Amino acid sequence: MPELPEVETIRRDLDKEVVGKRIKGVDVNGLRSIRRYKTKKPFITALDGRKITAVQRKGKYLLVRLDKVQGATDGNGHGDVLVVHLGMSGQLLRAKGPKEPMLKHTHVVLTFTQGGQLRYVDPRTFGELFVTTMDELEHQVPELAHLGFDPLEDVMSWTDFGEMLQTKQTKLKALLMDQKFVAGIGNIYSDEILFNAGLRYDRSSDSLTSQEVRRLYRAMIETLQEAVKHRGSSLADEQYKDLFGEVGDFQSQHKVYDREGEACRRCRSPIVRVKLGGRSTFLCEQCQV
DNA sequence: ACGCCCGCCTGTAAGC
DNA sequence: TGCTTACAGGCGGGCG
Repeated sequence: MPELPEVETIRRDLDKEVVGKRIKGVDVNGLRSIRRYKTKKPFITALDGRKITAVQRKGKYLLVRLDKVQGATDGNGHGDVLVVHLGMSGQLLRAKGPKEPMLKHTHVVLTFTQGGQLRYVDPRTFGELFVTTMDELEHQVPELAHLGFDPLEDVMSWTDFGEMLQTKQTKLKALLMDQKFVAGIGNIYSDEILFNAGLRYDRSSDSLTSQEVRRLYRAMIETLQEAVKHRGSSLADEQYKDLFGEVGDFQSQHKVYDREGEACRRCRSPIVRVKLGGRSTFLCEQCQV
């Protein structure tokens, strides 16, 4: 569900809301959301008593940094980062305290010393949480180590981007969604980026002119930046909510995603939906070549 | 190397 | 009013 703009919105909320707070209690319901562990205990002890010092984002991953434990060494289970991936339906929600009604599918609850809570809610349970060290993160957690560049964090020239495109012979949409190539883009934003670049989803990555490379690079940055300004996209089911339970606003700006049959905002011809790999792709056949 | 399919889950909406 | 099917922001693995 959440892609880079949604995860970045939550990151900024967490930055304001939980950084500086100390965890005084950890409740876990079941092992599904912490499936790297055989029991709850190591996960709970890795978090209990720790203070949150910063929240970073790598692609769609949230990295909740924890303060050092006095005298601890790596390997004692005292990791220094809580990694959160929201999967399709994961939400991080702030609660003022334990009295607030617990939503169905609440899997993890962190209670802070000041009394507030951070709750992890995830109906489809594709998301996960685990604690590790920053060192393991870089070298031993493969899905994070192999992440591609972050389009909003990592500076790159569009000519470098063009050279990366040239080394692949993949359809543009598949490549934009490949986390090992570029981190954070999923089904919604790949469609929006490709419309804004005026390119079809099935163009081969090595077929672009230099002008098209530049358009694609600009569209990628600008679309994601704009989506962050609008606090992400919430579709009809409103599964994406920010830390305060508020929906995003960017869906009203979508040019193609979830607009099948509606008029293209640029040329007025109907937006088309095609299936690929079981996933929906939306495009304007006139504006995208 | 690439593209397509499946499975992992639950919830909702559409179709009959 | 059911019941069944399709589909949903992700991702990894397997197969051709």
